[in-house]
Amino acid sequence: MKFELQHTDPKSNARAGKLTTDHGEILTPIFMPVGTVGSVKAVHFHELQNDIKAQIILGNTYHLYLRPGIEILEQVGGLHKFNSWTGPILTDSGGFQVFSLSGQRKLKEEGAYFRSHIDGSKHLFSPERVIDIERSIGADIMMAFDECPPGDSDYQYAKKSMELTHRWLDRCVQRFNETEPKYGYEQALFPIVQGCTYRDLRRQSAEYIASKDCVGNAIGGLAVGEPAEKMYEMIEVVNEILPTEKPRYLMGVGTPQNILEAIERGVDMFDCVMPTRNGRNGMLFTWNGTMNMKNAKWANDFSPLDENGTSYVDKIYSKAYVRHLFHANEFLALQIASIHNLAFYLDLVRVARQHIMENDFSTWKTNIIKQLGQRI
RNA sequence: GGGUAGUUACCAGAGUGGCCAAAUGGGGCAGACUGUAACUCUGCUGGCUUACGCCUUCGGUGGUUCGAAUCCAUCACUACCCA
Repeated sequence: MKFELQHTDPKSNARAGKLTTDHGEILTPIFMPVGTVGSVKAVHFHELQNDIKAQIILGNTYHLYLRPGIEILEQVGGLHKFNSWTGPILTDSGGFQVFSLSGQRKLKEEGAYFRSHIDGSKHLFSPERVIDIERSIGADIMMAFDECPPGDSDYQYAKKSMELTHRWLDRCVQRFNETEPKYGYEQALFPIVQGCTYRDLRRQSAEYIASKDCVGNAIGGLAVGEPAEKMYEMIEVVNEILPTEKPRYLMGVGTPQNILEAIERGVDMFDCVMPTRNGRNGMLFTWNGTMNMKNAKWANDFSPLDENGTSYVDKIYSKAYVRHLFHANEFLALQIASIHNLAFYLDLVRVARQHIMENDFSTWKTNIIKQLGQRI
């Protein structure tokens, strides 16, 4: 796997690049749709490839391990074979589940003891185990196992947590180096910067992560309750240290505005459930702001869903019809909203890349970000 | 014509003397959602009010009572059964 930095904006840290994997190229900055259990919810791969033009999708180690289970994935020859997605796949390690399922897990030095949210059964996620599972899933990019502490964690806890993440990283790297890909194509390991909202911890973590000399690096533990300004500040601190010649992945972020701000600060890769989850809950993202499709005001608005949208659903369906589908609780509503939102997110980073190449990213961003924050 | 059951908020439907502006669903109106335990969750849904509170409601009218959605009388309407 290799990353080629193609262009850097002269007035900011925004960059355009190309990440090459055995399953295809990824032009950065990029947004990666989330497919937790091996499926981008409510979206067919046909649409994901042809209409949304996704270049890489996510899977989740914790969820895939519980169901369908590693045995099935190994039998079939990995997640690509199982779900038929032919492009690159990145797997999150389950570190986020350490955070989101905090009521059902216990952290120890050896790893995280989980209770399955499906049947309550007990499982240990150690760094070694997670790497093994990610090998079995066959992700092109495997994330290191980390702890994602809440955004309001105090300094003591943040420090302890970061140090645990670092020790876990050592074990992930060791296991990664001792094992081989199972399906004949290359897999990369990305370590994750932690440190909460504390500048010195973030610096320390970024230095530690950079010292591992992995193919790419990730920034975790952001957009978990802290103010957006803090998040931007932490990105700046971290990106001063993470090597410029390697891709930087900001995990779990975020709103269109968040993404543009992060691109400006030198981030290359993003993922977030927002376009799919919020879409299923009736929220549509557009260049002019967000729309709640359940609102009464769309009842007799027969204009196209999004005049500026790039996906076919934007042109053939009206706002009134999509509102109707949401009210009627039709599956099609979830599909249309998910396709639209993902297409918008991909369009957002595509246009951002274009402006980076044209050297006017910051000017463009400043203008566009106000529009994006509106509510239609 | 006779009998029986019923009439409660937008709908369905509890409530059968004070704890009732009235349970619970549904519908409606809004909000939330950031490495997905999420087609989920939260709030509001008689009027005025930020709130306290006040006012007007339980088919109509009249009564009993300190007090009525709840008891009585009567009228209207609905459903089913018998002729």
